Amino acid sequence: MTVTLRDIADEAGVSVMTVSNVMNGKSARVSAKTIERVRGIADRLGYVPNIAARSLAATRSHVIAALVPVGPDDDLLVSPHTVAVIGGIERHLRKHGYHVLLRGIEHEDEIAQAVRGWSLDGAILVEFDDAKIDRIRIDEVPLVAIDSYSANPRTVGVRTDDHRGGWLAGARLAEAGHRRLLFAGPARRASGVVAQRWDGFRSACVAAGIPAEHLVVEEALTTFQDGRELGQRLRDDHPDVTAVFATADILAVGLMAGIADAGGSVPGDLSVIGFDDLDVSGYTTPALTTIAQDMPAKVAEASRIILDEIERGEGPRVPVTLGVRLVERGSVAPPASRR
Amino acid sequence: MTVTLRDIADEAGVSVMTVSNVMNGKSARVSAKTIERVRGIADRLGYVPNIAARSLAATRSHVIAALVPVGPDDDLLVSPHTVAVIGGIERHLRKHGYHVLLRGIEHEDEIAQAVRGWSLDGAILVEFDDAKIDRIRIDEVPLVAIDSYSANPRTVGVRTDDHRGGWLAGARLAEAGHRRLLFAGPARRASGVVAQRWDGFRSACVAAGIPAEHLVVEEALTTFQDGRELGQRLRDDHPDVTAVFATADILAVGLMAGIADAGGSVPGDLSVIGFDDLDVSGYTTPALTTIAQDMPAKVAEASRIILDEIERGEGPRVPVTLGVRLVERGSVAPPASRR
DNA sequence: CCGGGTTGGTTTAGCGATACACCAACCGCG
DNA sequence: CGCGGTTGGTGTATCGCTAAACCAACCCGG
Repeated sequence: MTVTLRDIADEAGVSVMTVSNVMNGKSARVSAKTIERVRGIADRLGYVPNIAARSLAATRSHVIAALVPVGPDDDLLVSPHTVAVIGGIERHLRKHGYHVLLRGIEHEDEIAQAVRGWSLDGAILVEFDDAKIDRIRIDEVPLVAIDSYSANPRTVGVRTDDHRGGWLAGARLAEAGHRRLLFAGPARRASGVVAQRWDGFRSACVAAGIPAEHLVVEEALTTFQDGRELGQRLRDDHPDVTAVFATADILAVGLMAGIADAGGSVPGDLSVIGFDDLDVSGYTTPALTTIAQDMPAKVAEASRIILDEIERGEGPRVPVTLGVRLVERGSVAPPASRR
Repeated sequence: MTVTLRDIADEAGVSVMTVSNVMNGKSARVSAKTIERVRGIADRLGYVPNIAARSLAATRSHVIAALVPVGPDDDLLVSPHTVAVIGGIERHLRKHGYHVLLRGIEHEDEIAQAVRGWSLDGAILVEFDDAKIDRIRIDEVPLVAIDSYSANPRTVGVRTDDHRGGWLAGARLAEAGHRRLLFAGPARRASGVVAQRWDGFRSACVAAGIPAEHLVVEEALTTFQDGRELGQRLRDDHPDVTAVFATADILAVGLMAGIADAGGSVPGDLSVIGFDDLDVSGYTTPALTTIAQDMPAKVAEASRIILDEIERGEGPRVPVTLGVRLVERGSVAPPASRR
């Protein structure tokens, strides 16, 4: 049933190697006439190369893994942001003739297992904590880490300019006149991304003359629901705060809902600024003012880097940082006087 | 560098086959003592089986593809719903020792290519149009089609009870007193899912005594933005309509934003009911009343079916339909008198 | 003490492709 | 005419693993 190189070779009266050469475009070794004949037969028979056989025999597998951290139990790739990344990567790599293995990683050891078990040509690590990236000891293939600030020389980081993003958020809120600010996000220590956003945010606030002790932090927040709960208890827990920088739009969206639950209004009582510029962020009430990442560029860069390294050997392994911009919508306003 | 069965065999002083048997749990052929010794050596050496070699030699590859339709140019897996499906499937299959190949499909021929090129053990087709499913001619592996109503006997459909979902939506709006309704969604003819929702909706309306000519349809709508644009022109285009059933929450969310853009209010001027119950649907203003699908069950069923067919041979190939329920939130109210 | 069934392995033969080395013509040319 | 260099191939040895068949002990009942 399945058509192999040998079938084509027999029919064309040439050797298997010649067919292989034709199929791989090594035209130097084969005459134009032969190429044409072999191609024709292959098409007619409906030849499809066997990926497993090719990986086994060749030095390259044409398989690149997209690795995503997951919890041991039920987690998957929930965040809309993660998703867009995976989708974009799949498309880029497919266009270049590579296949994408999608794999949730519970423990870092599984990364090495995947690399070796599949003879991967490379792997893209999506949104792993820096600490995990730090621990990686894999030299045999290129590794691109999206949203990583790890200094591990075995990986190349591709990320947005989170520091500047944080700065823009802080500056925007300060400029609107806010003096008591809340920074809400995942744990800063685990994630370089969040640490950068915090640092940029803090710097902007300080530069605007806001004393450091006017900055409050709420950490370990990652979901819509976390944001909502924060919003509900915001007035009680932080009565002075007049503006919140949420380091992810899902958090910000949840937050706005929570504030509404508690009878507050945005931006009347509280200003909110997010980060990511998800699709949905333009559809809330009010629409969310946020820091936009250039997602398409991020996946394009990650794909380009890994393909370059695979096909042209060692690149310079220099991290890439992409621009951000403030998207002004309706969730930031000057502070009301609060009791 | 890479540890093979032969390395272990040499060190243990047994044949390669014995090691292979140990690794695959064929304990019938090997003594407990040998098993233990081989296991120990394998662990110590850090053995990782080579997937390509195994697929090539064995009759099974342990690879299952998640196939997603994409446009030729830039599309990827954007819909939050699609995403949740892929993520869930990855987890289920991984837990059972399978690997997931993620692949965008531009043309149906690529499905057969993927199946044969990878010697896939099976494939899950995510949200393909029924017409494409109809055209599939692949018998060698189990194919599960998520959200399909195709009668193609080569595939097993797993879907939500879209008809009942549509009915619930129609009944809810009718019960609230609406008489002029708009049905908004993707093209009904391409998608069995949408066709079912429409049919259920229409039946409920008719059963509630709403004349068929009071039902208006807007088709070919799929994105947040499509929804928004509809919302913006709703009053002008359909001045009589007091309630909308949007067949996807992203549409409904966009719609509410569009209505607000045009100065309308939900549910004061217009009631809106969605379908899917996305995360975000609880965070809009007002929160969206919608028909919830049981997504976890959907991916669990799809995974279970394909694994059953792979491991226990031909199952009965009977489609599975999962329940829906109405989630009452704040976007439906009785109609206001409109001029 | 012999025939037949376990138990615990081993041997042989690929799966379908590629890498690498080798080779037969032919060609131009001093 | 003999030699080196292209052009257009071919043969063979793997890659790492598994299916299937085979085999040597041992065990046990009659």
